[in-house]
Amino acid sequence: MGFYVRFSSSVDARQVFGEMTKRSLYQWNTLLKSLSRDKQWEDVLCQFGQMVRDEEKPDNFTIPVALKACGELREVKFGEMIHGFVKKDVTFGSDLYVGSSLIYMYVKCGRMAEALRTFDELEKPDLVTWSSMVSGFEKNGSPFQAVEFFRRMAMASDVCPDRVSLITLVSACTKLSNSRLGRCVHGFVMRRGFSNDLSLVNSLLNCYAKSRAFKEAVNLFKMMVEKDVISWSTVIACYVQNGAASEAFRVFSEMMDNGTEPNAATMLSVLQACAAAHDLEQGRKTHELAIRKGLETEVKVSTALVDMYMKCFSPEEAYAVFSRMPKKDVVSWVALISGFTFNGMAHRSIEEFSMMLQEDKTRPDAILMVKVLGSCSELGFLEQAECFHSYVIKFGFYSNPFIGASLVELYSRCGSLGNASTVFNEITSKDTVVWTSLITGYGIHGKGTEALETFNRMVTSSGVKPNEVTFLSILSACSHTGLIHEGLRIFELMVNDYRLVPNSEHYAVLVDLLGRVGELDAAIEIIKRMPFSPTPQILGTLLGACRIHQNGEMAETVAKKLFELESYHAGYYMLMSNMYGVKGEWENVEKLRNSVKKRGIKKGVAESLIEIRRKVHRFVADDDLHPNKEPVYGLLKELDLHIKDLENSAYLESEVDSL
DNA sequence: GTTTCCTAGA
Repeated sequence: MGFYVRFSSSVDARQVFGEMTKRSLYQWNTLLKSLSRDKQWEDVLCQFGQMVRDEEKPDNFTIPVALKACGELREVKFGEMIHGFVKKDVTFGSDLYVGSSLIYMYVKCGRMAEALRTFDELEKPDLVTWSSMVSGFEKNGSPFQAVEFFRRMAMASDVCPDRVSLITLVSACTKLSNSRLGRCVHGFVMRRGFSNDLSLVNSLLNCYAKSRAFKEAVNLFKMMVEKDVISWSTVIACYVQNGAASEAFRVFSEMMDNGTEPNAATMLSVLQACAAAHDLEQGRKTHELAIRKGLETEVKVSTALVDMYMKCFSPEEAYAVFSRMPKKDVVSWVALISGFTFNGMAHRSIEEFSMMLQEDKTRPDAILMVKVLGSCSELGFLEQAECFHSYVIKFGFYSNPFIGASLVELYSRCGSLGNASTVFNEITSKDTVVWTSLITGYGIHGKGTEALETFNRMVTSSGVKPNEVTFLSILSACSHTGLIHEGLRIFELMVNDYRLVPNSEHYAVLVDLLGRVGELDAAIEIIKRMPFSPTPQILGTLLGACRIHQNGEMAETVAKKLFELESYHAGYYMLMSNMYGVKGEWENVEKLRNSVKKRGIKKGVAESLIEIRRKVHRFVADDDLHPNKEPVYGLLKELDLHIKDLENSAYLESEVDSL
């Protein structure tokens, strides 16, 4: 029977085939090809199964299609069966299409050992099979081996790198965050005349963008004659990651003017820019655009929307988007749960997590667990912490170093340093983060000696190097315990021995350290010698020190500078106001208070949480909640003037249900 | 008639 139909879609194909009684091998292959083109992977495997049951023997056109489906569905068992079938028939042995499809299937299923064995069994690998291996290493978290494999391939005399293998190589350079290597490949690309290949240039652009070669990325983008939506999106993401949200917006509008249609990835980057800038208005506009372009319902876009609204301090809008989502994945839940905690609503995070387990049946992954442990840590709810701890063990997350560090932090925040150090001791491979968590734990509980002891153990006998965060923790532990000399010694150690560059936070702690013991002049000397101008945080710390040591003159100078820099932080106004209050300068207090009111500055809500009989009770301290209350400064004469105490002067209790 | 590649939540 002469039979030939060009199918417009797989639906037509199945209709036609449904009516036929006996199919030829060619017809089977046409059907499978058509289904695979429409990414109907389940159907591909179903029909493949049917084909085998009909005793039609798959050939070297059928096998790659079926293997591709196995890879996409991560059906390694099915894939292995096909591999067994292939092995039995010698005619497949030398077929490179079959070979590369087998490698692809193992790669997709994360089985690099099997992929490598399959590759080694090939008589004469070609460019595609070599590239599949390079790609496999790159995709499965071994970018170094990917580069190594590429090198082996380039040395084999019979294959010559093409555009696809170069794109894969550049991806590996990106994962290694190695722009120098990227630059070498870039040179090779130019010499080989590939410089007009858009995908290849895009991958180079992305490599520069992701490996801290900001200038190179921007230059390359400017030089590009042809740009597509990927080029634009990559460069927008690059600006966002380098903290230049406004530039990102600028490039985005340029892209729109240019007539390039944004896609889901573009929206992700723009929404990230809105989130980074906490720009709710821009975020809402972008949301509207996403709806107009029909991109709102894509899981990643709606997840980015949830994240954006959360970071723009609008948890209600975030939740509205979340509840409308037709499909949710773990990442969406991460955005929701971490978002609530970000907005000071950690109890909602825990509620949503339990909701997820009960109703959504989404399996948590390690990242989500880190977030949940973080939420619990905000609540300081020990009972709940112990529950999550057993959950972590039960679901096999215990070996993850991020989880280990989070548990250590969680127990210390709950005040259970014993449990924290037990967890710490049980972690087999302790990395910098894990060590730092324990040091931080001791630090926040004022156990400076233990923090120091742990720090010393880390630097002398662990083989793990402290990083900037570790130093920040140990410095602040010293500061809180008044270990001045030790703190200064550690600061020197950081700069001289470890060659780490202190940032503004390190300097703030150093200023705090000196300020606490009244070494105000030394603190000012440090500030003067810093390689950058003082941040509001540093000045705020100095102002706090001035208040403790009642140095009004210096306080006024500092405060003036501070208010120029950051006029929206109520805390500093309170500090200054308290200083005036102490000296009875009520006129100045009044003046300051009025300027606060005029600028619409609101003091943040202070909260305390305590655990009583397995329930967490929430205390919100906020005098703004009582409009008829007398002005706070009226009370100052009688009250002790600690700002902390002031913030805790009015309580409003609300109960947080334990889970 | 088939196989490998460029943007994306710690």
